[in-house]
Amino acid sequence: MATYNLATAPRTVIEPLRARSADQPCCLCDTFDEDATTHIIAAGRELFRQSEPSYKVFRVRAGAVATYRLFSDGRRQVMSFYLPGDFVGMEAGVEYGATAVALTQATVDVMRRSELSDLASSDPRLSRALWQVSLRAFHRSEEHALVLARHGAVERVVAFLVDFAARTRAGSAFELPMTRQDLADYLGLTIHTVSRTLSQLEASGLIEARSSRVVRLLQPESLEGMLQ
Amino acid sequence: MATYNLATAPRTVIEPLRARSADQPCCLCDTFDEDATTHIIAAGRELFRQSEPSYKVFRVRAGAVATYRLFSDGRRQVMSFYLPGDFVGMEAGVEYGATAVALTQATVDVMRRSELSDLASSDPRLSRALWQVSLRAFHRSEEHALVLARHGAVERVVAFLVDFAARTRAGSAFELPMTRQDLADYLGLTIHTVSRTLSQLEASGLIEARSSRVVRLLQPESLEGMLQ
DNA sequence: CGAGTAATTGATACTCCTCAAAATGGGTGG
DNA sequence: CCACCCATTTTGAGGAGTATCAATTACTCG
Repeated sequence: MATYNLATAPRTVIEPLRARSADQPCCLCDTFDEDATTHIIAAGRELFRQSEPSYKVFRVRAGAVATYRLFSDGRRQVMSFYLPGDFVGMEAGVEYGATAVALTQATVDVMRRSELSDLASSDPRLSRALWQVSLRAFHRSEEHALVLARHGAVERVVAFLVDFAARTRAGSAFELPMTRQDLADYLGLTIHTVSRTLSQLEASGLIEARSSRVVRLLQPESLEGMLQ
Repeated sequence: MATYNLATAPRTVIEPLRARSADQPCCLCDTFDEDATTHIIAAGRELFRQSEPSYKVFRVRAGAVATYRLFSDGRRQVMSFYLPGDFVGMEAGVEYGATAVALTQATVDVMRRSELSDLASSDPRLSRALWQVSLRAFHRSEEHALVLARHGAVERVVAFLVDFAARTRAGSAFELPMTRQDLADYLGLTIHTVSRTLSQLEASGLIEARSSRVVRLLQPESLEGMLQ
């Protein structure tokens, strides 16, 4: 436990997990609801590190988590963002393939991988649910690859905004849990280009940025039209 | 069957599937060995198209297959290359997420998805094997995303060459089954940049290009050093 | 051997990264 | 409550690298 840098926060009131749970396989959600232990993790703390043995699996209940890998030249590639309802560390092999860090203070449910594995071996529905989570991770990764394959900073940023808006479902306006640097490392750009692109989108009247973390899509249909 | 453009080639002698089968879950291989029907597909023919219902799953026995998606502006993104021993179409939902095309004449084993699903429902080992195939697809997709995230044409091309050499295991020299255009669409570059980069790598003494399709890695350790 | 495709190579323009600096915002201490 | 500091974000100018346009060369197949 100590090796995972889980903040030993007091067990305050845990927010119920409403958002996005309908997306996930229900019997896996039930398993987490019953058997997982809940932790509160401070912003910036790591859930696990790349190449560590993957003993634990997580579900985000509140806040946001990101996974990333480091290159030898110091560059960082953010692989995925996780929002409430998402499972983290589920598609790892014997070792985690990336490092997971809390972008904001986050509430997560934790289970031992072996426990989940044991339950799945006697429950075909749970086994199937684990498969579906992997399939979902695959599709996310393919979409990410499609974003990274796009030429042009505007297309990449817009692709992210549209995807993120769809995930949060908080109307057209939403709050970004990540810094510009996180965004840049996710999109394969620099923070300068991300910042410039967002300013450019605002000047074009396509988005509104109330603050650097709060974005509103003013013309969602135009934005989506720029993509597929 | 007709809708899949499977070439109605005569059932000539089918090459045994030696290469890379050790990588794959054995009980899934056994299932294909027993229950699949074998087809020979001409180069350029499609196995399936994006958004079609995913009735069939494939295993490549000989030749090479690529999957791709099209953007509205006509650009094409190659999602993955498949070599002998690889399964194609396995991670699809109710519809295929991409179009699959034979890059060369290919020999493929075909099964109905429903048949595989039925067998898996009564065989936990097979069910687990399907999961492992999805996990493998996920890891492939993540590696692809990492390649696309790399700045610099040289890094992308080298990353592809190193990865492909590891997959073929044909010593340091191997034949590329895809065109420069396929490669460019996989790497998010133009054919001009890919061609220039390969010429540049050859001029640097890092690779040898006996023909445009045959590549030999002269300094594999240097090439790998350029990446991670 | 000839036609059509694929691949290579050159010149130019444009985009994004790099280096640099200013501005904004949040938090702490006086 | 205000002033200060630090981190984050924004903006600017210049340069490196790739896309684009164009043309030539190499290759494959009939």
